Amino acid sequence: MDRELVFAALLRRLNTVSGLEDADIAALHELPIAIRHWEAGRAIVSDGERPTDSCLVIEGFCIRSKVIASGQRQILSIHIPGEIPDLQSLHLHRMDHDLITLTASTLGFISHASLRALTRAKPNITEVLWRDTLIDSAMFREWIVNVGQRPATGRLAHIVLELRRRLEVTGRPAGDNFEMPLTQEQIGEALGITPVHANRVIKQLREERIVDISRGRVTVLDEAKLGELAQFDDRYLHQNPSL
Amino acid sequence: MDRELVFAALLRRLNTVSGLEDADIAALHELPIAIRHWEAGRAIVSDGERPTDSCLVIEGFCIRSKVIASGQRQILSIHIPGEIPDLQSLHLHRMDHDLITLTASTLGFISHASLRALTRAKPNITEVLWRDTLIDSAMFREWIVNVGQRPATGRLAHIVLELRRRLEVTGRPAGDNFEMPLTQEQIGEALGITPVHANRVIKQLREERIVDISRGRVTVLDEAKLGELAQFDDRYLHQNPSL
DNA sequence: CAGGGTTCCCAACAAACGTTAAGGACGCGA
DNA sequence: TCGCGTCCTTAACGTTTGTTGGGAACCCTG
Repeated sequence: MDRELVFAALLRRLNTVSGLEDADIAALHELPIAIRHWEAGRAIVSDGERPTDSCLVIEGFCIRSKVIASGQRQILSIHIPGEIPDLQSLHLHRMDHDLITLTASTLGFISHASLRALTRAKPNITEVLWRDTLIDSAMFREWIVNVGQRPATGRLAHIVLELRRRLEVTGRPAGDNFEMPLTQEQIGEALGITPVHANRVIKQLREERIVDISRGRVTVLDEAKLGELAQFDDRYLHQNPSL
Repeated sequence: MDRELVFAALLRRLNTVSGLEDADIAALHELPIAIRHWEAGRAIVSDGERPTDSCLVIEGFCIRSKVIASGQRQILSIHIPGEIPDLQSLHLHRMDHDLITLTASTLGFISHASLRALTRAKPNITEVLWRDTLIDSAMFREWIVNVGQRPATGRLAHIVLELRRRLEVTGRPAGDNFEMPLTQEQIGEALGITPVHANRVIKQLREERIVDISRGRVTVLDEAKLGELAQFDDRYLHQNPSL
């Protein structure tokens, strides 16, 4: 894995979050990043742990989730290359949820020590990273709305469109057909429904020729109907730093 | 309203978030805060706006919420004195949700300009404020779990216990009887259910003598059963900065 | 204290979603 | 290629939640 490619992915993401000066980019470039490979379905950090690093997703998909006492799991977010899903652990020392790979992944670990040193030295970088965690927060807000207010079909449509929108910005082609490597059980955990009902909803959207979700891929069949179902408005993603 | 009291409330909250040095406290003390009174049920900032200040809740209750195209509203969080509900607008310039008073409130407005100057000068304060927004994020995660995984009775129980736990830390007595000034319609909007169903659930918990919620107040009747219903674990609130 | 608005309360019925159970498709390794 | 495990699929039935519509209690103001 070429270190420059890793750096480019990080930079593209952070530049999406906000503008950076040359000196800041140079400083980011000096960050030590330990690259490691992870199998699918393995915990990167678990609830209750005190991680010493935050991790950049270089390749693959990850999710964050919480398990409640009764054993049920809620998926909180889906993460794609270029994102730093557990940046929050820099200042929230004990994990309150799990971070897990969905597919085999390449991860870049950045120590909290080096991140802290960098943010102490470079206020611009602090603001960019802070802003990144605030966007994370905005996505959680929308996820609450999704689970709380939309019917199951709308929830699924919304998650599909959010993922596509975010994939687009990373420079990956995400047209009518793209990767969403969740099993139906995991889709249920993301939407707050049972796997049986997830299957019903997927089946319905397939039969109505709105969207086809199978074998970890999404095929959009009817853009207009999908948009209507999802009521998707990407403002909450704050993808344009200048506004 | 005594300026020192306002400052004390802010400090208690931030000290709960993390430790501060004397120089930092002195710098915070210099922050200009414009105190204003707000009626109940009025927007402080609305979705789409670009606020120039963040606001400290001094007295009263506020909520954050989002309205979707179909007109339904989802309440995202409840805020109590000492908190800064829209700190995120410091770096997320356009609001993606509403901030509204629940009761008549006293608010302290702090300009983004002065906050930015302060965070540029004092890395400790930056970290404390950043951490505050990260706790906000952690609470959203738990809210997702609440709405996504728990049955309606459990959701209500959880919100009640969360609010009580947070009130306790502000130094307010919040024993078996405390204020929760939400109408049943608003409780429904917080839990992702209809007002009719909210009424059913409240009635059920009252009849089972677990908790009585009426006229904006909560009376805990059976601590043990309430705790079992809510499965409340306050770790996600990150109330102890040292861990 | 009269009136009007808001909030609360409830019943009957409809729709969405959960539970249980079971069979089939698919992919992977022996 | 067979066997095994995971994932998908479906049906029947039960429970939770939504909808509609209405009436009672409460509160504020005139």
